[in-house]
Order: sequence, then structure tokens, then C-alpha cells
Amino acid sequence: MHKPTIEDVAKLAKVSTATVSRVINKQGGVKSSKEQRILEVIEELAYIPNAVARSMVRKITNTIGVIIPDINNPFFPLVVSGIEQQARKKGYFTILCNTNESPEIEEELIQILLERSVDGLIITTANEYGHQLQPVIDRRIPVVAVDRQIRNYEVDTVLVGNMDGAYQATRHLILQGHKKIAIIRGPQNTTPGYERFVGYRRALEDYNIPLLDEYVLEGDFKEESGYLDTQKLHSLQDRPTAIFTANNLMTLGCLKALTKIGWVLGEEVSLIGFDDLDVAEFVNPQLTVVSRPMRQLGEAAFDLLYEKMTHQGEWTKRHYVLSPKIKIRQSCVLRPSKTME
Amino acid sequence: MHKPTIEDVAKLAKVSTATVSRVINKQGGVKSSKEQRILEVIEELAYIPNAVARSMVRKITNTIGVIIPDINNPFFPLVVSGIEQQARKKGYFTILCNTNESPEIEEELIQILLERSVDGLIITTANEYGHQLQPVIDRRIPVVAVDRQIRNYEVDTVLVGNMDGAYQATRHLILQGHKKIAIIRGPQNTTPGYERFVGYRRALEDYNIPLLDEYVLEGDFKEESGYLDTQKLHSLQDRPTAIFTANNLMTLGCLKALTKIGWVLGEEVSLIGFDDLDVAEFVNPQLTVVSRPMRQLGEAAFDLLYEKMTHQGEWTKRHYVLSPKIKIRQSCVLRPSKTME
DNA sequence: TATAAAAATGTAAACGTTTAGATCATCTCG
DNA sequence: CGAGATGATCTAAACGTTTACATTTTTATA
Repeated sequence: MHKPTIEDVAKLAKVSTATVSRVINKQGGVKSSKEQRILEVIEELAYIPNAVARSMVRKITNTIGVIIPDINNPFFPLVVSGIEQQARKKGYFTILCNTNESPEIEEELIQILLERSVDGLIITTANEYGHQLQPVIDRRIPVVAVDRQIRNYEVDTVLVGNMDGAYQATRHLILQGHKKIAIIRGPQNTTPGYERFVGYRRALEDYNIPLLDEYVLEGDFKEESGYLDTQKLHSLQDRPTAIFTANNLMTLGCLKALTKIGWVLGEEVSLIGFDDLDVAEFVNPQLTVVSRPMRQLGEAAFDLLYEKMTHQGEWTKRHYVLSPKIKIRQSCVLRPSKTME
Repeated sequence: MHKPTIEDVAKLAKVSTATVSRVINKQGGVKSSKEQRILEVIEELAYIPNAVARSMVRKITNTIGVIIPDINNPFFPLVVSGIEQQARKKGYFTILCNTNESPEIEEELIQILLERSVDGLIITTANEYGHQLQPVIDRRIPVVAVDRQIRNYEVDTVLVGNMDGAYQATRHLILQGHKKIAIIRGPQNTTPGYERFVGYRRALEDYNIPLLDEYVLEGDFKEESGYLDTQKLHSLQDRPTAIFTANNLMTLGCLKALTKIGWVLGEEVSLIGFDDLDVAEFVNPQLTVVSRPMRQLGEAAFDLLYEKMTHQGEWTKRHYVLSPKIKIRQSCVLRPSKTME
């Protein structure tokens, strides 16, 4: 009933635990007749080495923590998938944690991950100031930030060009002839929220289009807020002819609102979204979006982390910026009819 | 530079490690003046207890393993979300693993999870025969199967009424007047694949509609296969007037194929899908689906597991079957025009 | 065949906690 | 005031590995 230990194996094979350990870890230097015998005994007892005990002495766990803010946003499972795959290749396991955008939960989770002695941490933080990372930094545990930067600490970061993408999106609308371009932006205390807004603003500036306050609405990156903000835009006296939604979920909310209130996409209003979504190809006209390489984002994050975990080397802050691509479909075409006046 | 241990705390607070341990674990029986002092020292040294060492002696890790076959299927993040939330409430952590539908990877992962001494396992297996679970069973580690059953072992299972849902879906089509009803079913060696097909078959039987081989196509639950099978159905001499797709991804593929080949949804062909998806509300007409309570599925799974992990009690195999709900939208209305002859 | 060198194996400490049982301190009550 | 009882604290073993170092065995060489 008690799990067999390395000692049980050793006894039965008539060798010392050290020798058994050596064959388990494939370190060589064991006579092959003995090795055979040991392998047989392991099989016979269905012995499985205890990683907890191993971690105890080696002081590494081969486990990384991954903290994301919203598992229901399809963006994150994709980056997690990239992380996980890359991690497993190198023999690492992933503990996945979801903060639900709560800085308090995030702090708690970090604490617990530290208790578990994770070898590294990949995080999309719910609080970019980053004080919650202090204990992680103190313990010299490698961290990589994904999608959202950490302000007050030097941590490696991998993200896509938010400004770039937003700029492209906005410019695309402008080049289609739009002048009244609204944005449903994200929270301004987050990197993506802020940078995407900046991209929008710059594009307007560059093309000499005034930025109107009433065209700048702020959501929380969740569906509901996209929905509500769209309604607000529709109730404006001077409605915009185009909307730029700053993330996938808000785009979804926006789309739902459009059909709900009968604001005709592609006729009365153009729309471009940040991040692709399944739905994009199914609305009519199909939705133009800025799309990001999520899986790659995850892979890059782990690669960076891995380097830090192995070469405990340089502690320079590195930034990895992947490029977004605009996927032009049909939702931004300006129909001459009523959109321009 | 070296992480502070309980001993460092003990020394500095001038007490024994036992006392420190007691305050860390809030076991009481420590004079409050001493407790204060110890707490201060912990703060001062930024001491964090080492869960690895604790697990070593307590022989529990407060960690569960979750194995899913496809992280890119939006179904799973939702159930994982349910599991995770429930788990955290009880102080458990979740190691998430993705097999990519590979039984080999699954076996490997199980081995590693055992090495890590997880306290329990929740699994949607890629191989329902379940031999890969032998070592888990041997070690008396609680297991709960989600969404797919385990054939050869007595493990608790939580799923939704696959047959029920498929029956409802098919009947819905029949009651709309359809007689030529095709199914794009899943792999028949999986519970959902098989049961959903049975539901389809029973409904046909009950309403005296012959089951035609050419209307029964088999996919692999991934998007591509739904796409291809739809094309096959379209190329049939005697096309079906309705299609039942047995999971979300295949529904998506089917929809893409429909628009691609110009097979008009709701006019020439009706469609009902198993599992809801974002897209459903955005196609025209909106898609009728059988919807499952995924989050609840995850919650139920953890609750079951938790019971097993704590009361090491009864080892009867329990089945938890949640009910699917059909969400009627407009994609199944039979237009008199050409669909009936 | 003796001896040095190399290879194989063994011994035992260490990893950082928890916890049973021992010990010490304090309190209660006659 | 002293004997128990109760409460607080301590000591040390245990958890299952890895690994530095010591020891033994084998091999190579003269």
C-alpha cells in the first residue's frame, strides 16, 4: 500500500540507492548487468521517482508559473498553448493561474507560486506598476511579461506592436476616406490600452484629423463594455462613420450592439478591430482586423524565460516586439451613400 | 542571497522551528507575544515557506493535474476555468496539460504528473480504453473523467447528456419537416462521438426515417474535417436538407464551407450544431445549437474530485450527467421553396 | 603478478519542513 | 504551598531523493 521508494528498489536489486539514482537519471557509469537488473526491479515494483524529493535536494522544480488575467478571452489560451508546448519540449511543466484581472488575486497567486518554488514566471499582469513582483525579483526568479509591461522593474517583455497595429488600423480607416473615427479603447493604465490609443491618436495627427473627445470611449476589454460604448456612439448627435475597437472582446460586443440597434455595418458605419476573432469571417461584410501572432507570443515568452533560467547570466531588460498584421476584409469600405456628407 | 528558511526565522526570533511552523500554519497554542515577534521576523526576512519541503513530509501537494486534449477548442478553456476556480477556493493548484489528442503524450504526461505527486487528476482522455490510467489507479489517486468516459476502469465521470442533446437536435430538425438529415459525427471510439451519433440514430428511428450511409460522415472534431465533410455532402447527388454537426469546431468548418461553396444556410440547407459558439449569433440566419454548461462541468468535476481526495471513502463509480439545452435560433427553419420536393 | 589508474559502487549528509513525544512553565485549587 | 493539570515550547526523527566523497572492484601496464 505504501508507494515504493528508491530504497525499496535498491534493496530488491541488491545495490545502493546511489546506484539506482544513477540509472534513473541516466548518468552512466553503471555496469550494464546491474543496470538491467535495476530496470527490471523498477518495472516490477512499478516504481515512480518522487519529483518532490528530487526538487528538494536539487532546488529546482522544472515548473514554471503562468499568470493570465482572463482565461475566457480566447487570446490567452492561444498564448498559453504556445508557452506550454515550448515548455514541454524543454521538460518544464506549467502551472496555470487566472487572476480574473484582480491585482489582489494576482498578488496571492504570486505568493503561492513562490512557495511552490517555480523556476520561472510568465505573467500578463493585472497591475502594471508591478510592486506585486517585488518578492519574485528579490529571489532572483526569472520573469517574463507578456502583452503587458511592468513599469517599475526590469523584466523581459514580449509583446506585439500595439501602437503600430493601432496606427495601421486607424490609417486604414483614414485612407478609406473616413474622418469621423471613434475609438473604443481599453483601460489607460494598461500597456495595450494606452499604446493602442496612442497609435490611434498619432494616425489622426499625421493626417490632420482632429481628435474629438466624444469619439473616445473607454471600455474594460470585456464584451459588455464594447456593447455599451457602441450604443453610446450611436446615440451621438454627430455619429462617427467608423469605429476602432481596441480588443477582440470589445469588438464582439460592438458587433452585437450594431445588429441590435440596427446600425448597419459597412453601410452606415465601418469597423476595424484589434485582434482577430472567429466571428470576423462570418459577419457581413467580413470584418477587417489587426491580427497578432498569439502562439508565437507564447513561444517567444518561454524561450526568453528559458534563457534566463539556464544561463543565470545577464540581467539586461530585453524587449521582444512581434509585428501585428492587418487582415483586410470588407468592413471598412466607405459606401458613398450616406456615410460622407 | 540564500533563501531564508524556517531555521533562520527561528534563530532570529529565538524560538524553535517547531514554534515557527505552528504560527505559519496557524495552529494556535503559541503565546501571542512570541507569535508577534515571529511574524515580525518573517516580514523582516521576507521569508516564504517552502511548499516542496512541506509536501515532502505531509505527502500531499495540494496540486491537481488537468489533462485536456485540445486547448484550442474553446470548449476546454471554459471547463478548465470552472475547475480552476473551484480548485482555488479549496486551496488547490492546477497543472494544466494538453495532449493534442495524442495517447502517447497523454501517457507521458500521466507519468510526469505522478512523479509530481498530484493529489488528484481530472482528465478528458485521448484514449478511452484507459490503460494509461493503470498507474494512477494503482496508486489510489482519485481521478475524474470529464466529457469522455473511461471504459475499463471505475472512475467517476461527469458529462452532459450527449445522446439526449443529439436526440433533441435531430428531433428538432425532423419536427421542422426535414427528412434528409445528414450528420457529421465525431470519432466513434470516443464517448461524445459515439453517443451523439446514437442520439441521432434513435431520433431517426423514432420518427421512422431511414438512416442513410451516405448521410453519415465522420470527422475528427476539428475544424478542417467539418469543412471537408460539408463539401462531400454538397457533392452528393441527393443532397441532405439538413446537417447536424457533432461539435463546435466541425460546425465552424461546416459554416465556412457553406459560404465558400454557396450552399445557402437556412434556404437550401438547415444546420444545427452541438455546442454553442460565438459565431452562432452572427451568421444569417442565426445558428440553432445544442449548448452545454461547460463551466459547470468543470466545477462539478472538481467537486467530485475533491470529495474523493478528502474522504478517501467509497470507491463506487459515480456518474454526473448535466443536461444540455437546445438554443433555438433560426438556422433550422425549413423554407418551402426548394428544400422539400 | 604487482601496481597504478580507472571504473563502479557505496556511505552518509543534506535539502526545509512537520510533528510526535519530551520537557518546561504556568495555572488551579485544595 | 504543593500536586496536578494544562499550556507552551523544544528536540529530533522522518519524508525520498541527490551527490560529494570514500571505498571497492576491475582493468591496464609494466
